Amino acid sequence: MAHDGTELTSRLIATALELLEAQSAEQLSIRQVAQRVGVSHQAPYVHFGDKRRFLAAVAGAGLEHAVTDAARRIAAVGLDPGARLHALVDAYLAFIDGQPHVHDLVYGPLVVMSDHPRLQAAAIRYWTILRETVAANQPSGVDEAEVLRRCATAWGMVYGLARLNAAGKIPPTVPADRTQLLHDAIEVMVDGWQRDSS
Amino acid sequence: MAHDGTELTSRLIATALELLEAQSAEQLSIRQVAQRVGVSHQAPYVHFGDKRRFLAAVAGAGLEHAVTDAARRIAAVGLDPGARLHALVDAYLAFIDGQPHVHDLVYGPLVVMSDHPRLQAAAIRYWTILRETVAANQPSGVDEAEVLRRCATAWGMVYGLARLNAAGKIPPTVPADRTQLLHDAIEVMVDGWQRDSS
DNA sequence: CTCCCGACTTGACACTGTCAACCCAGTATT
DNA sequence: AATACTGGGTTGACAGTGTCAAGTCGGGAG
Repeated sequence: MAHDGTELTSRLIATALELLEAQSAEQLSIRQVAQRVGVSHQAPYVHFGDKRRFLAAVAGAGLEHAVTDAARRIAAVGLDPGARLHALVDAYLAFIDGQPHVHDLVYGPLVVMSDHPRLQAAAIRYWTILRETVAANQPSGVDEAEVLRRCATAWGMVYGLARLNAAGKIPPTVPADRTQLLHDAIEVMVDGWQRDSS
Repeated sequence: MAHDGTELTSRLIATALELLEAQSAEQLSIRQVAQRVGVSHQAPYVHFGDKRRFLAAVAGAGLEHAVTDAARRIAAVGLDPGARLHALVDAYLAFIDGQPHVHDLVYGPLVVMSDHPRLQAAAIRYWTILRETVAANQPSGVDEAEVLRRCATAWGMVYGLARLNAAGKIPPTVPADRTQLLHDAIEVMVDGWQRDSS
């Protein structure tokens, strides 16, 4: 067979991400992606050794795309800190309901952050962007520790609300567009930040 | 065999909940709980027909326990609306890290809220408690729709932060106890509610 | 007494993750 | 130049999974 320039590992990962557009992470099987790539069912094990590590690598690649998209959106929106924060929220929402299965994989129990260096690196990169964006929305006199706490709170809120919504676990009695809901909540949170610098 | 007073269905559910104390929801298998109960591997199918529906029933039973515990905690704390809200948060935190696998099952992708009437009923009961508790913390002049929106926001924040924390996905650089973090965030949110009644 | 029906069992099928052994093209070593 | 080794890949097997199909059996209805 001629050398085709694509390493098997990246082809496996890319194929898995493709499949995750139509299937959930739980029903994705190693054998399926191996067959899709046209290789034996044991080939992935040579490179990843384990299903968990394979999924972690896939999650890493998926999160890389998401973080790149987020950075692009933030850069595109200009320099206003509030607008950048809202752009970050939009990016997260686009991630969670553009590729829900990838998001499930990254933040689900199947995978731990330290399972793969690529995943860990992407997570750190995402967190860095979040920290910078949140920090730019703080009044003067807020120390680093408080900024980190506010990052966690804001992220938790966005993550939680978006996920509950995507999973259909918010009762339909709750009115209004959920995207709007989240942006409003972020707005309130930013107002709170401006007022209180403890 | 003598009639022992416990229907098979409830024994299966109870056994599944037992197993979920030590295993994650993904690795729980129908055959395993059937064997544990001492019955053939097909017996559960007679009553539940499907793995998804069985898991939904288990999730329903688990959520029932959680909602009962939450109601008990709220009642135990007295009548102060703020204290009741914090008690509800504590109950949710106790649920999520006392029985993380059950929580994963209830709010994970394996199960949809409408999969089983028992699950649906428990979810509605939980939501009702949340709505009442949040409503008691509103200033006058807040309409029902806004209360529901605030419920969703608060619940999303608690859910998201607790889940990210339990899954080990919050960077260890973030300081302070996470329980404290959440109660502080709730406090800020309640303050915002008092100030703004739009 | 017979028929039926619902709870339960037995047996099979395709599919999964994973272990073990094998194969084979290069490359380094002697 | 011949040999050994190694890394990427294959084939085959095994236990365990969800689920379908057929059978068993006890007790109530006609």
